[in-house]
Amino acid sequence: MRDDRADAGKRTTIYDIAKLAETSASAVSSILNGSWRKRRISKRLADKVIEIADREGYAANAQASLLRRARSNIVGMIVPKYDNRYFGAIAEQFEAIARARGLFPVVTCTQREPALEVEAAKELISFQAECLIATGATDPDHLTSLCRAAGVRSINLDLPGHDAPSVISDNYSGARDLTRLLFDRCERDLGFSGPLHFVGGRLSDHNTAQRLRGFLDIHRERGLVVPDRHVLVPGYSADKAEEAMKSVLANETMGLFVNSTISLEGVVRWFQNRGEGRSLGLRYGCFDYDPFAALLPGNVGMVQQDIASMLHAAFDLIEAGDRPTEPILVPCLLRASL
Amino acid sequence: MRDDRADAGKRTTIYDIAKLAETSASAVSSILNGSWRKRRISKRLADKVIEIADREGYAANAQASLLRRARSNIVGMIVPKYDNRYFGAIAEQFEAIARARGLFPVVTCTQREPALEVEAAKELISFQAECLIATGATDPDHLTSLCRAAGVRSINLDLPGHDAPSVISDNYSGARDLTRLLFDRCERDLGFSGPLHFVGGRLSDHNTAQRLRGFLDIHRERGLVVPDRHVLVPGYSADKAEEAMKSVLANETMGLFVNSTISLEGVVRWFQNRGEGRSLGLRYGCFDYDPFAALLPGNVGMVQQDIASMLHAAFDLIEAGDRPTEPILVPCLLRASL
DNA sequence: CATCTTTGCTCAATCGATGGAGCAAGGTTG
DNA sequence: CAACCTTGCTCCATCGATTGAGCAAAGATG
Repeated sequence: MRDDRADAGKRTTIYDIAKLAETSASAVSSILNGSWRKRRISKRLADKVIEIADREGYAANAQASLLRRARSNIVGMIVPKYDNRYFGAIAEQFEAIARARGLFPVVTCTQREPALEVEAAKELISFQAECLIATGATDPDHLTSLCRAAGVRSINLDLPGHDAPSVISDNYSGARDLTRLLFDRCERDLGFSGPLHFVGGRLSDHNTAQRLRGFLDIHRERGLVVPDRHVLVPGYSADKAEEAMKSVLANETMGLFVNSTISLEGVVRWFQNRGEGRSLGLRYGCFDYDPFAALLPGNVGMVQQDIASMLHAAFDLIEAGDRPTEPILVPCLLRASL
Repeated sequence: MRDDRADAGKRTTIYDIAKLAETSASAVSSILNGSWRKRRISKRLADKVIEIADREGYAANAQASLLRRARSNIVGMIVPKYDNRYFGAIAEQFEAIARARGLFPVVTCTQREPALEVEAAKELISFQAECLIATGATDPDHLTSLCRAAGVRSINLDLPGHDAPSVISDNYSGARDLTRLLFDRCERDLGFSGPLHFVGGRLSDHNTAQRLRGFLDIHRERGLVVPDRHVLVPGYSADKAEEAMKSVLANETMGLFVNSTISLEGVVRWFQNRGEGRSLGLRYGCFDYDPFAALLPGNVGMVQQDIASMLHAAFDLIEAGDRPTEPILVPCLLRASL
């Protein structure tokens, strides 16, 4: 007879179980959601109902339950991509932390498309998310305003917004550290100490701007001027980075500050195609971590963002309520190669 | 006054909008869900209601809507990890394809923990998912039986189950291709043609078994016997692979068939720590693709699974209805290095 | 002008779970 | 044994959107 249900496409409800257990739907409901002690239901009835529910493969209808309840415990997250170690790790840890805090995580990926971002945010609001964490959004303030209109809390992760609390990496300090390391290794390995190159990202992007500022400040401290042609910021994509690198002199000895592993894919393709042997006249570092990229020849080190700390800070903000705060800065870890 | 709502934590409903537009809730509902033409609502009223809904930042309550509707259009996916290019790409493309087919994707990540897998499956069933696609699950048949009890369709991706339709990579052929390439490159670059090593995965895992079978068959075709100590299958994790490699002779010339990029991380750590200079007395290939790993020295090639085809096959299965079928085999692409 | 059709809307039941209010039976107290 | 408490339930309104049924007014038809 369970087959009949399946055929009819109907799922077992508390009413079905109530009938089978010869009791009321409200007793079943309270037994199955754990509130039966408060409601003075006997253990005998509880055991019976649980046994029947198990046997029937009962699964509560979350829609009905959430409709009635005050809180949904749903927290939404918007990420641009998954197929990248950084965002993959963010999504994964977001889910783990949310579950550990008794919340229900829903992550969605928006391909850096503004229209998809907006659509995804609306969907999450429709699903009664209590909070939306956005990372890598193209227009965070738009998402914030959508959330605000619906009374949904919102938080920006690793990108600063004006209207919602933000948690961001300390891009400036991380960039200074990486730039210093690059100078060090170019000197040590190549005897080179001229101005470095900066590749990837776009200037309108806050993170890129801060990283470039750190990069330039270290040059200034060393009395070096960075020529304009050393700053290549055509966007993040691998293809654009590869294309941009073609403007660089073919066999120049140099040091590259690569802004994100996505751009690094393009850069690595470019120098592999230069057909150099093992004698790489080139050192590079990258703001972003990938375990395989870290082992590539010529890589002097990578800046790893502290994802766990950023997420915990974000969840703390959720719990604290959202009085507007200054962006929270989280330090990065520089992982230098040998 | 919208602030009052927000303060009260109440979201705008069709009843609020009906009051503002001086019409009924059912008119508002049909206007906002697009069925107003069928219900002969005038364009004048529709425009007015849409304008008000926009102004009030209305977002339909998906819970209420789904509770009433017959179909949810939700498709769920369970992946073990996101922080890995393979599963990241699966999750990302799953979302894209689902949206393109007018479905609502919900992905969740279960850390290869059986208990979390079961919990996640129950949650997705509660959310009225119409279908669940599981990949990398530790116990796919258990998930299938949960789904069956709830009348939810289920499909196994890249792992074969007994009770639900499966779509899997052609692991055997892919493994044969990769083994052949390894022999070729070991001969060409190292003058080595002895039996290769197989590293990573576990024998109880279907994919590992198929890949090992392909690996062994190519050896057999060449009249080579693979010593037992050449088959290292301690699980997938990087740490276990690294540990297992320590049993291998320190400076042996060899060729490694690495089963997944996760294991490859351990293998690469191992041989980097051997402190070899550029003169790598070692060639390896990997069943799984990662763009940075593909560029590491010593890597002769990677087998890339055809994620898009696998997902399309899975969605076609969903639409076809789930008469039990033979597992669908999807060929892999061998990406050889130079 | 009586009848029928079309237009444009409203009413009310419904989806499944929840929880406050209330009720009957049995036990306790003075 | 009357008044009260405790135990163990049930009843029913409710959450917000959907949709079949139905109704009034305007227009068309003979």
